Amino acid sequence: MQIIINNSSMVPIYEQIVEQVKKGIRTGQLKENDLLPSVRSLSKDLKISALTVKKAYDVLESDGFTVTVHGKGSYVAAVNPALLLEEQKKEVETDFERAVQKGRRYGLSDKEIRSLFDLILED
Amino acid sequence: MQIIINNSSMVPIYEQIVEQVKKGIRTGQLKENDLLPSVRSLSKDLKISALTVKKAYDVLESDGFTVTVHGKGSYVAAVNPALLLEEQKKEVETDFERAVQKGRRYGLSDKEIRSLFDLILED
Amino acid sequence: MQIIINNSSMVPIYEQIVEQVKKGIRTGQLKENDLLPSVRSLSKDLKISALTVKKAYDVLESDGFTVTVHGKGSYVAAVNPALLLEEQKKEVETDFERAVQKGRRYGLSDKEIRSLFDLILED
Amino acid sequence: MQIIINNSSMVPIYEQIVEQVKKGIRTGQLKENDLLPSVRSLSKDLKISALTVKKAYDVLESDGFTVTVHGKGSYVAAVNPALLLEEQKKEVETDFERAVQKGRRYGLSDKEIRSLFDLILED
DNA sequence: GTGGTCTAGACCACT
DNA sequence: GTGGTCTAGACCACG
Repeated sequence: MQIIINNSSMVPIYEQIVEQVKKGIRTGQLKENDLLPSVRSLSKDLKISALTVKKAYDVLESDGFTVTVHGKGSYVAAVNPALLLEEQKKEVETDFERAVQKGRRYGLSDKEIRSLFDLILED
Repeated sequence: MQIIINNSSMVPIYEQIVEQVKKGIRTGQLKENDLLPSVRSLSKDLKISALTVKKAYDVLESDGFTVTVHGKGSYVAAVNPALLLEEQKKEVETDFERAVQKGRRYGLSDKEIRSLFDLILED
Repeated sequence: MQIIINNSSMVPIYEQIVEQVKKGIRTGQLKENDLLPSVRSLSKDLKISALTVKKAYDVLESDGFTVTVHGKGSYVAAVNPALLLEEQKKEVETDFERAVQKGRRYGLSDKEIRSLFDLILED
Repeated sequence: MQIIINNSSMVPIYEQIVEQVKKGIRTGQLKENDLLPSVRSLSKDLKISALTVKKAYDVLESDGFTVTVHGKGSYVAAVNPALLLEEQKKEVETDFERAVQKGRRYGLSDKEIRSLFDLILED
């Protein structure tokens, strides 16, 4: 599994890692009990600090996507598909919420906002 | 023109000010050569730091919406409201596009995506 | 509120901070909306790295005990007493679990383990 | 004497080995001058690293439970099993004491504390 | 080899 | 001033 970092992105590096690992799990590229690259090796590959990778792995673990074993590494956890789907939906919802709020702050009516959305969805 | 700040919003305060001034310009509440409230008075009204207001005014000026005259204040610059509206709509559209694409990457159907959007808009 | 660090303890410094802030919240020393010391000032007081304090504050926030506002600081969140009680009970339970497991590993019968516990509780 | 390792336990593997050997000595399964399995053979049996077994044997020796003879192996040292039992009970007792004290600091009644303990023991 | 913690300092965004 | 992220390197515990 290949992880690609965009240093000039506004998205923190550790979050980019988190997102890509999650995506790998979702898409089946990463399967239960797969071993993630070690903190050190990934940090070396990506030419970033080991702490940054560590933080990403910490987030993944606290989100329940991996299980870390001291002295061994981080393993992909048993994925709960329902949980995963809910998380995905919530993510998209949050993005919509922000866009809608921005539209409202710009003084657009709900009707106008909906028509913008329709335009996009029908593309 | 009344500016309202939401402290618990995820949107930075200075951006909330910028957006509301832009909205005022677009809706005609603020007209060319109108004088914005002084940094000091606005910061006092909103009970926020003067530096925060200053930052908002700096952004407005660098975006070409105002002209600041040293010792006098910030004046609304000449703008085309229709053009501004299109620009802002385009911005919201782009946000929707990103959200929709993310949803599709997650394997959600257009129907599901629309229902997520509906959920948000009806909030 | 005074925080005391034991550098030679096996307990990580950041966890010591977390535990003491939680305790402060439980005991009422820290109340809703109280502002915690800034990351920098506390790190200076305790003569430890700012990152260590930051990590403690991150844990507190992800556990729902504080709300952090960028550029302002970390505030004590509205405490859910039921949640807090459950957390406390779970903590004690975990300690019991470890002790019971150790006793079993030592070959003690449940009866013997219970008698050890009774001895302590009746003290 | 059979040693069983639980890989998913929170207790380090080397400590599990130490505890089980101690238990064997206390219960009489292992007697003075008995030869422990070699580091290599035990690591092979348990499918763990030889370094891990080595560490366990080091701990046992430094705790005075075994004597290692270079080129020969680790032998069980002279110990008083009754004394050992008391020592181990005292250890578990201390753990209980800490847990009970923590529960009381949290404002739990003795009845509540006992019910938490019962919950665990009956698991 | 692995992860877990910590340091001392940097740069950025927000107030 | 505040928090948010990141670095480069250290030491420890576990395997």
